[in-house]
Amino acid sequence: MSTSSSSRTPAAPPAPTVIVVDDDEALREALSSLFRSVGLRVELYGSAAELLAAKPPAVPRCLVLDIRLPGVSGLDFQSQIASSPMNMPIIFMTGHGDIPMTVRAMKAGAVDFLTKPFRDQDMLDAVATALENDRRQSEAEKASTDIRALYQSLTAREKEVMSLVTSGLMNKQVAAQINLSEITVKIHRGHVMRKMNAKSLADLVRMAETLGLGITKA
Amino acid sequence: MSTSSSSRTPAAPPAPTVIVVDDDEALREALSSLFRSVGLRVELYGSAAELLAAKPPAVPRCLVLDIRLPGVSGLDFQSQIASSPMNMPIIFMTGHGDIPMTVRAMKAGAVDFLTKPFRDQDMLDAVATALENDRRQSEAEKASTDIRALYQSLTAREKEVMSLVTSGLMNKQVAAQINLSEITVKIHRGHVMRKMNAKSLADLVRMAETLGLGITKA
DNA sequence: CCAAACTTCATACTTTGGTATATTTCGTGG
DNA sequence: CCACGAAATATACCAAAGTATGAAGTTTGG
Repeated sequence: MSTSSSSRTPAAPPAPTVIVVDDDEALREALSSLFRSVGLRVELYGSAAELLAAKPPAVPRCLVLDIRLPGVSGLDFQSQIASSPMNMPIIFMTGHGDIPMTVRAMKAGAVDFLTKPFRDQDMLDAVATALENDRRQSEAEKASTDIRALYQSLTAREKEVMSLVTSGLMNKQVAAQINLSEITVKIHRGHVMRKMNAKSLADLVRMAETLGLGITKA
Repeated sequence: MSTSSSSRTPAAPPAPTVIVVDDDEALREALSSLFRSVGLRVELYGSAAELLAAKPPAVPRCLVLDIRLPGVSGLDFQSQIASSPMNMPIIFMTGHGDIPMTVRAMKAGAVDFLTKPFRDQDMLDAVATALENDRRQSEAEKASTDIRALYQSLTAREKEVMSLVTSGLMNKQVAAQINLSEITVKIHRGHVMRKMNAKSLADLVRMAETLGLGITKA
């Protein structure tokens, strides 16, 4: 067993994980050995279905899979996973792939596309890049999600005022725009600042940017 | 004031251009015909050197080239062009390419990688995507460049004040931070607003974002 | 060396921004 | 029915931002 002596600390070490999906057990074991040799956690699956049944590991993580899988095609699996909470960077391996396949995979965001046999170092480099991408992506996503949650706690009026205020209008201009008195705008504005947990207008403007506010023209 | 009104058209027609580089004249002509048939401008070159000697056309434009070129490799040419003012989206064609080559090209940002023979529609789709990318990219770049120019017109003090103000500090806090009186900060701040042509603080904050201010390490 | 630009600060004043305290209206859900 | 939150508004007041005028020391390029 030899599980680590980690306790339930709030700031747990990230533990980067590589998920390998391949129907060739020998290759799975070889990759597992390779990844573990550089200190990475590894999960092995023989098919896409097995992976989907499991629960996704914590970030950072990435997927290493063969284009040719039992059941689903690797490319179909890629688009399938991209629009799921399992979404993570993918590195493809192939024994007999072709160029159109490669192009499609790369266009869909694959980190790399390695032809067997590949050099260990190439795989490790690809995995390092993938894990770093996943870390960044997940970080940005979390920040965005948090802000979006705060934003949803605003009332319709407050959202409206936030949009106009962060677009650079003065309180009196906002008031004129939506036919309110200036004092009412001030109150809504105050509520927005508190609810959004913004410490300054600059803060609020940045949040509005993240939310994509102001670009709501139709 | 001798010229009439027709000569001063601020919104000139974009005229999308496709630049084809291939040593096979027959293919060049075929592509030229294809692109012109859908209303695109076309420039033809037999080698990378010829293209580099010419002056880049106005946006939107894109490059269609064979991986195997006389002289330079298509991939080398790609990285060469990426770090030049000629930078534009690239679509590769290949008669006998391999997967590692494809991966390298796509990683370096190629829009597509077509194997000969390809369908006309595939090429046209790729070109349409490339032109749209170029338009967006060039638009974003121009906005960024303009703001950067304004920013460079600021004095050292003004840049400093802008950074602190857009990070959300009040004038008095900025003053304390850099050991000035509040009134002096107000003056610098006013100069910043005028020089940056910002109509509001929200405006200035967005410019600071574009400039990457606030992430000033070391 | 001198003019021009940069930097600093003060005083005085106006405009915005922000908060607090009330009051009124309206609609929803217990 | 009533409590409660949302919305709107007013009055009053204080804090912060912005502008104008004046002035003096420092840098810098021609």
